[in-house]
Amino acid sequence: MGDLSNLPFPRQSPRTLADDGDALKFCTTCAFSQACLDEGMDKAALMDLHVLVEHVGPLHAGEHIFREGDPFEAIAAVRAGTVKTYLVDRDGHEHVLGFHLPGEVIGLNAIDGETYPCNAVALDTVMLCRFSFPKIATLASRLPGLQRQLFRLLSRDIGRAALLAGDWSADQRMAAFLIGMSRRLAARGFSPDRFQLTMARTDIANYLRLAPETVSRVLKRLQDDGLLRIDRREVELLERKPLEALAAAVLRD
Amino acid sequence: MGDLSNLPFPRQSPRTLADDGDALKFCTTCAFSQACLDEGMDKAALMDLHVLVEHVGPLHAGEHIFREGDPFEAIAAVRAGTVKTYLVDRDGHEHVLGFHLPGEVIGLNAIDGETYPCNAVALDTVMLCRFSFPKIATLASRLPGLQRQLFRLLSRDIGRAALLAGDWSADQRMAAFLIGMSRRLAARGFSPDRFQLTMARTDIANYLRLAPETVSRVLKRLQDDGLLRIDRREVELLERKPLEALAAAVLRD
DNA sequence: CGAACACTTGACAGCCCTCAACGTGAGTGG
DNA sequence: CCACTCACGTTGAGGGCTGTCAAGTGTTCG
Repeated sequence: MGDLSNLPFPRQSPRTLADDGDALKFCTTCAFSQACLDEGMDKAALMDLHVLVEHVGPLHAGEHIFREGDPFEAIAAVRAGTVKTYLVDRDGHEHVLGFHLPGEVIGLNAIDGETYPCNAVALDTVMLCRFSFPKIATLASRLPGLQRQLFRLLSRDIGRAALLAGDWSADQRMAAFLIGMSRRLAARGFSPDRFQLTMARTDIANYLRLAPETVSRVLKRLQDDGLLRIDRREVELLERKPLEALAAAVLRD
Repeated sequence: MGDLSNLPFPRQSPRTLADDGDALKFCTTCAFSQACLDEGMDKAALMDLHVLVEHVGPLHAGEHIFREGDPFEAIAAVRAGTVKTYLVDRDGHEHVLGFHLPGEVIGLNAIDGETYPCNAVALDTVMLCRFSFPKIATLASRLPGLQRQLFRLLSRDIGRAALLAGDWSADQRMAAFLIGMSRRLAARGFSPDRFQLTMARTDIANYLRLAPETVSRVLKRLQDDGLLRIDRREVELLERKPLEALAAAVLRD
């Protein structure tokens, strides 16, 4: 199985794509440019960010973006595909920290430390925008909008990590996972009611702190109750209301 | 019961202490100055930070520093005492996000948003150093060391929130809590083996996602096994090794 | 076509929560 | 100084949710 552990985030590699040369169309799905535009960042500022980014990919399912202990040099925005971040404890059990969709940023939890504190792996075909952290931090000193955006991204992840930390039931956690995915996909222009899961049941289980068998049982129960339809990894949400109600306590809305 | 919900973080109040006028002795227990010195921040830079800080307190046990929904304006470093941050869900159950000791910073999870996403309350007599966030962010643009420190503090909290999110046993969680407190207190010059808990059993339970009865039972079992001695809120760690072993899986060391 | 893997389904047990009652210490007012 | 009150903490009994173990089914890929 090929991985990039010897070349995590290669500075230059055959996979680093050429710049597309259009600052205005620059990574419209990227977490940075969208927010920077919102912040009123001007065209020149976007150009500064533009010359900083390195497009990496495509990476294929199973390839690692970085591994725990790799020296930290860069954060990255997912441009396409899904990235799973996870830890393996001494007993060999995997703990999934999160699934990262296009527009979301990985590596933020590595800023405090010399090395990445977790692994990141592609679940399907992944494209990334890589930002050298020292460089983007320096740029952030000149661009208040960029600095503010970085602060917000970091702050958001603190809250996100706390959400699933509560002691919710298996049904609540599963509903929160599905509704959360649905909303994030919808925000990126995909159908909120019908989508493909890119991760295995075991990954969902390790993310929700459940046994894989429990994931199967909960999904079957939700299907038998007519709330959703699931076939392999294809999900259709049939009754949003009760699912939202289950998820509401977890997602706090 | 007096609280500051109408005046969360008062800009000027009778409780705001006068500046002590000594930049070199400025808040030696504070998370900022220590790290800033480490970063090689010079005396002039420290002075800039110095004029920005507002000393707030003392606050007494039960008084709130901010409440969920209060407009976000400032972060704060704990200078003395213990602060509990928590949420209350729709069923009235309290979820404790963390206990914050001197030198630790609260309010970082509010940066992404217009309001504080949680409550913060003093567990004993608390002194704070308050920093207007817009002002410290502006200053961070001029002081790379300060910007770096803010990034690190935010990043650290992401990792911290993920630690207790795992599906650990009650014993492991309790050991991790006690060892964690011990280490943090030791880093501040207190005894690592004998200390006072400033929070109620219920608070510990809501932090560890356990029932208060379970907290009692686990503590009693650990005491019966001779690993520690606990009398009311005074703890003495008798056998560190097995406690560290229990906590190791959670704390990842 | 066969093997490996992902997923499902069932039986059972264990951990921890819930409910209830009791004990204890601090603060208060007489 | 004492009785009272109340919040906090402890202890016990019982049950439910979910993990563990096991076996079976389906799918993908070499």
